[in-house]
Amino acid sequence: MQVDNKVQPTSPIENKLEIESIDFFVRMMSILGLPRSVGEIYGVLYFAEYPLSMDEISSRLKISMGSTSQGLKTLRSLKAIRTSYVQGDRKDHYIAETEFRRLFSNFIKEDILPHLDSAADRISSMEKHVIANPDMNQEFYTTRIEKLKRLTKAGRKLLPALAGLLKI
Amino acid sequence: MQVDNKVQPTSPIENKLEIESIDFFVRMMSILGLPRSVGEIYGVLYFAEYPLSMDEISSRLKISMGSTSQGLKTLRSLKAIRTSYVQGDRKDHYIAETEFRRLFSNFIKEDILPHLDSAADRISSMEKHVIANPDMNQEFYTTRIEKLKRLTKAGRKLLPALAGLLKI
DNA sequence: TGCTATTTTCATTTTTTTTTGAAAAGTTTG
DNA sequence: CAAACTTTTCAAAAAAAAATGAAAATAGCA
Repeated sequence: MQVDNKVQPTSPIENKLEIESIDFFVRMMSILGLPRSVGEIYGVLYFAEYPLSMDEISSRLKISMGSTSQGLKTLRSLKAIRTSYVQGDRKDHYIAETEFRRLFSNFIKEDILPHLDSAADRISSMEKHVIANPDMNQEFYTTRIEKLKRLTKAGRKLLPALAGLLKI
Repeated sequence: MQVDNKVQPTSPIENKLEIESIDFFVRMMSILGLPRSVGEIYGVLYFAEYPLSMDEISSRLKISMGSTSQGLKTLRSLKAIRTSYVQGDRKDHYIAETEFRRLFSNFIKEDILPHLDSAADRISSMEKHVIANPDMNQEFYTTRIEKLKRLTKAGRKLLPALAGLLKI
């Protein structure tokens, strides 16, 4: 047996708020380089008073189930949302995680640190080239490489610490 | 009269280093959401032992003058490069600015803070909606809006401070 | 287990971003 | 100041990223 499945109607005022929320998070997520749909979904969930299912989200936003599924996957991997069991409905339902500290911390771990790791590899390869070739202007090149090392080292330390500084 | 205008030939080793530098900065800049060509140009300049002209850059990278001009413009606006006068050549010549601290500080000022400003506007508009409508679940909505305020406030404080923490 | 509801995947389409290239604008110097 | 050189601009093309939609996979229930 199926429970009432219609999209919950929101009042015009709540709807206006929702639109602003979506706009807000679309911008925020775009700073982080995340696609529009991810911001839209989080925006809807952030001001939802009860957990929403995938098709509620997709029909409120008028985006496809495919996009919605992808977007939810991204948000899940960032731990920006979580699922919540809703009695009598077999669909999954989602709630926004509103602790931004954790959200950022996960973003840094997932989307930034891996880049810094591959950067480190690149740098040691540069080093080998320079050391292996005494003809090169050693001072110039080693100084520049040193700077890159310090940059990535600082990034690796600073960025994870950043989330901790967010008193939110 | 024109001085020798040929592209300075780089040794195969220097070339290998240049390729790695380009790769490195293309990745770095892409974290910051900057286009490929911007990373490439900075990558070439970072390990250049003397100032390079626009067409040296464009021919080393095999990208169009248009792209090169655009990329240099972006890098200039971030103060990631500066021009340097070269005797007997009327072209502009560019040098990489290697103080990453300043580079970041400019990036934050230019590309991040403006977003936070528009975010602040959006938030006050949300607030007005909620206050003007006593029917809404005031506690729920004001709590969520409060969080957004704290988030943007923290961002505005923390991000500019971040560059200062970079001991590079 | 088999049936149905729900979610995910992924080839294709659409949209957005970036690059190109040529014309326009701007500079320098003889 | 005009001719040659250099840089910028911007419409069009190309490339990259994101969304769609339908088929496949998965999960829940009788």
